[in-house]
Amino acid sequence: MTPADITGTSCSRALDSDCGAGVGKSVLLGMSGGVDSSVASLLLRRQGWQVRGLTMITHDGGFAAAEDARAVCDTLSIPLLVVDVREAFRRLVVDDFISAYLMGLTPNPCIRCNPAVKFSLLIREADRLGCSAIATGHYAGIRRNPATGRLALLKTPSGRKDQTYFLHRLDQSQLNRLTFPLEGLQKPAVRQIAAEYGLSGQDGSSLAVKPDSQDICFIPDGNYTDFIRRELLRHGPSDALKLTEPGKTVDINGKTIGSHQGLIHYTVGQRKGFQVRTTDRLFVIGMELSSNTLIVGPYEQVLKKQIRVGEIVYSGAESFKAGDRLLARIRSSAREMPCQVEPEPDGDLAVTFEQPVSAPSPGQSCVFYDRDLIMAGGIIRMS
RNA sequence: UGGGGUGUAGCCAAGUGGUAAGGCACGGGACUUUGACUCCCGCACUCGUAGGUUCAAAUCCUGCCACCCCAG
Repeated sequence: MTPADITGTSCSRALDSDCGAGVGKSVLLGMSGGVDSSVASLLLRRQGWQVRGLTMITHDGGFAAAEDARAVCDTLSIPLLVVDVREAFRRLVVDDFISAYLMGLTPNPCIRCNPAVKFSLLIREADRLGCSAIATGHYAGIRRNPATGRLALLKTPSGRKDQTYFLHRLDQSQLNRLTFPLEGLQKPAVRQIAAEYGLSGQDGSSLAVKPDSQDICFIPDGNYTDFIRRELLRHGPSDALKLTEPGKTVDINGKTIGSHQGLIHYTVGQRKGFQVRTTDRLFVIGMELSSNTLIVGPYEQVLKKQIRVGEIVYSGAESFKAGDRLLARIRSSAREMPCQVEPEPDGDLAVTFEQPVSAPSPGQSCVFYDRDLIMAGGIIRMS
């Protein structure tokens, strides 16, 4: 679809015509106030859907974005529902985020939020409002895996913006109601649509040039370590505070070669932020919580051929059997790498990569693809 | 005030006569709905200091200063 399809003289007719996938049906669209979900609302209407918007307030700083969503909905005459989910978000996402760091993990709060808060709220409200479908402005698609009949997220072709990694924990019932209007589009095209349609935020500024969201939404200044420390102090003294305080940095042989600022500042594979007496470029290869020690080493020591992945959510696959060959992505921006999986008795997966991968970080997600479909995904365990 | 050692960027540090490596930190940018990684660009007209030797000195010589160690 080109922008011309929804703008110009044919636009108004197309927007409210009764042809398209959504004719006679209503959809509840998650709207963040950003350009993606705003353009998604346009596209849904063009498909004939009766669109309702839902904006969720996840944290104290979330009200401004809601105003932008309101502005868009006013422009397009879309009814908008704003729901305050701060309590649930704190319980299901923020608390998990903090406790993960206190276990030496590197959590990905967006991945926890999607199934537990964002999409479960969309489903709940869609049911309440009588909407048959839900939608968001993510860059992703959904397909049924012919081999199993199960629904799976469809990855965007490589080189484009693909957000399936963040959505991999959605379950079948969530995928079953979901549609992604932005599937197949690229970001520049979406911005162009916003520009041509003149979408603007609450203050009148163009959504077409609104920056992408980034960083952790509930930590606007980006300083997550300060955030964790503040939260810990709020609950009074505790042993956990030790992890926010400086300690020693050692090499793989246990020899002390410097110091660090507090273990919550680090993640496996990180190369900066610790003070060490050396001329080499060193990376975090692990940490020891009990002694507040950071372990670092040269790049080779950060390469791993085997990892263990837990908390598996199966999508396109119903299960795996030993020796299944897949492609796995161990971070949002990484390429998928060929691997073999072997289910463990406890439900975890032992994963062996064909080639060593760089710095799999415990707490981050490992998502398994078969070609372009997500088969399953889970959380990387401590090695 | 006898002996030995060391002084190179905010920190660590290579360099022993030929025109200041590298790592951390720092600043700017790209990438990015997590944390990271990665990639660009910048960062000592100068090597404690004052002289000397040399076509050429961080490198050799001398004085001075500072710090460290060992002795009394």
